[in-house]
Amino acid sequence: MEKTAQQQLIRALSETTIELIAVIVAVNAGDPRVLTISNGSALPSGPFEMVHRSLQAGLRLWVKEQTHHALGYMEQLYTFADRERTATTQRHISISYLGLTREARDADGTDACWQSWYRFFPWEDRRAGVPDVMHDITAQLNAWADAAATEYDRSQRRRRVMIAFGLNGVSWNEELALQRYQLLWEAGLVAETGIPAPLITGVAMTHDHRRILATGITRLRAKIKYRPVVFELMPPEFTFLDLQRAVEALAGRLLHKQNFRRMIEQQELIEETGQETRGAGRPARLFRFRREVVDERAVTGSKLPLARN
Amino acid sequence: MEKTAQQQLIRALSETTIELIAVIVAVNAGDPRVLTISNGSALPSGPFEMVHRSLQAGLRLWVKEQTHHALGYMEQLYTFADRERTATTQRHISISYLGLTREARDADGTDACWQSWYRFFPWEDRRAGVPDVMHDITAQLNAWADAAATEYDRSQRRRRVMIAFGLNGVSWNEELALQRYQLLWEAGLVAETGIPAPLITGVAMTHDHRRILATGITRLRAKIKYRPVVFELMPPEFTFLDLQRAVEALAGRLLHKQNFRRMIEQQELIEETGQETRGAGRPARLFRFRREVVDERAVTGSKLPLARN
DNA sequence: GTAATAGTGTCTTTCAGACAGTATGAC
DNA sequence: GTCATACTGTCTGAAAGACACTATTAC
Repeated sequence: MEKTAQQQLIRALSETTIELIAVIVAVNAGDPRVLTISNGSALPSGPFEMVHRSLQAGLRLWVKEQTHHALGYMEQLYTFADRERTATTQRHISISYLGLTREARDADGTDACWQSWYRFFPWEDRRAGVPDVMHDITAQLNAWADAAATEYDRSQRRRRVMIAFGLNGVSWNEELALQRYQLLWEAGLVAETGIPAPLITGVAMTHDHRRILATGITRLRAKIKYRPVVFELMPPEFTFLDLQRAVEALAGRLLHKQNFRRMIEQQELIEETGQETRGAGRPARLFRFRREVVDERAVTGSKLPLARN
Repeated sequence: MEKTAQQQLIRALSETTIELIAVIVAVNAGDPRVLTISNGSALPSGPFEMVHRSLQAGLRLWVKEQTHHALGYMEQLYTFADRERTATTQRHISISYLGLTREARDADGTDACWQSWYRFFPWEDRRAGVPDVMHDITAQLNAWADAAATEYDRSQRRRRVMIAFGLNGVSWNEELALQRYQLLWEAGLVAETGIPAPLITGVAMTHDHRRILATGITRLRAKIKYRPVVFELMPPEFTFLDLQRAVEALAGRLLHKQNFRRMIEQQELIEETGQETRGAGRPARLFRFRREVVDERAVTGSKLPLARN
């Protein structure tokens, strides 16, 4: 009798659990990489517990335990609460964070490993031109749009597809990564662990981890444009081209060399070390990040037309 | 015996509670306003419960119950977890949202009311020039900076104050509202309910509600620059000047009239209704928001220098 | 020399910022 | 007419975008 009451109590009180999830990004050899566990099928994560001093501290502990990897820069991504995420009436709240580091060798004694993020989102890499997957994707998305019930819905779907994937003269916008994933999900075109799909579009992950990764990609692609966060991913010394390759890796697009240089130079964020690289071709000068300059004077984006006052 | 075990269980399992907090903004008569309860000392909030379909849905219910006010646009702001927020070992997780609406008359039968947000942050309104509070604030902040232990700390503090408050030739950046509040908090210059401070800088709120409001202000001030969210705050028909006044209210700064017009026009987000206002002076044309144009083709901010491919 | 990669000079177009002007109503 | 507010035309200078060219190494 008392036993059942206790069990009911447990159920009533433990229905909501809080989980911390990490999207840890590095750039290595021109590839943006994400730290995964379980053979590349999940992001590092774990419950938020009373021992944790804060959300960030808790996450750092979990990542360290699961991947033997210490973290630098972190920022909060998003908080998800989805009843549908589990089959029972249990509810999960997931608080996700985006972390930036430099890639260390895969940690021993764990199942952690770095994966190119384009493994999960092959359509997001346009550095070598429009990837082949896009043929299948557009065909299937068009079919999905045409299958809507009303004419209004059909045109709405076509419109969304057009904008998200840059079709019919709309230009590609790398920041729409999350929207693209969302669209493919709605159209039933992405398989996740336990959920099949007719078209194989990228490698699956557990639960909504791939969605969270897409959220991280979108955030990072937006952020590199107005805050000097790329440097968190660079070694202490690097050439101009190294830096460009890193940004290109994240954005999934090629950049204009001279204009990229000019952009970086006028921000005065880097300084020469005096050293040079050596190898095939002309040696390149090495630079280092001037971390001391990063006061919070954001390179505030498109501005309002202020009056002189 | 069983009783104690049960109590322990309750305590063990209920240590973490989840709270939803809303920053609801409207603009009225040139003032940005925030929806408050308890005589302007708190933001609408309530626990996240199993009946709630989602975080957003739960928040909408709480706001409706506490303020009799239905909401339109909403987005997630931030998730806070702070052990220090309560005196016990209990832990609160607060998930905050930013909502935009038009102001309705204060709801009857509740203690809800709209407050100008500059009531809580008087230093954030620069439309009529630099407000008087700034004299006291800079004096006190300088004193705080000088009181640091080491010369390094002193210079760091001075630097932060300079940038956040736009002193010594640094220009004012309205998006740093949260940083400014944070700085004043660190310096012990903002009083909150139960926490006194030597300098009265704006009206206090319970817990960290004022901090959450500052987060909302910062988010909104950044967002109006690259997404057409102002229109959520406008009546169905409005003049160009109405629109400008609304943006000015949010930004806390005056804008350049002609350039503002040009900016809005080239975005093609509004259309004439054919109607005009009447009153003193030349009648102004009325416009309406073309909601159908708001596909997610963000006016993406400062761009990367893309290659032609 | 050639191949390969690093780095510079400068032209053009676009657009933000600022100027000063004209238009249309109430009285 | 005056006063008050709404609206327009256009100059200027600073960047964004694009062009082609020169420099320094390994072999």
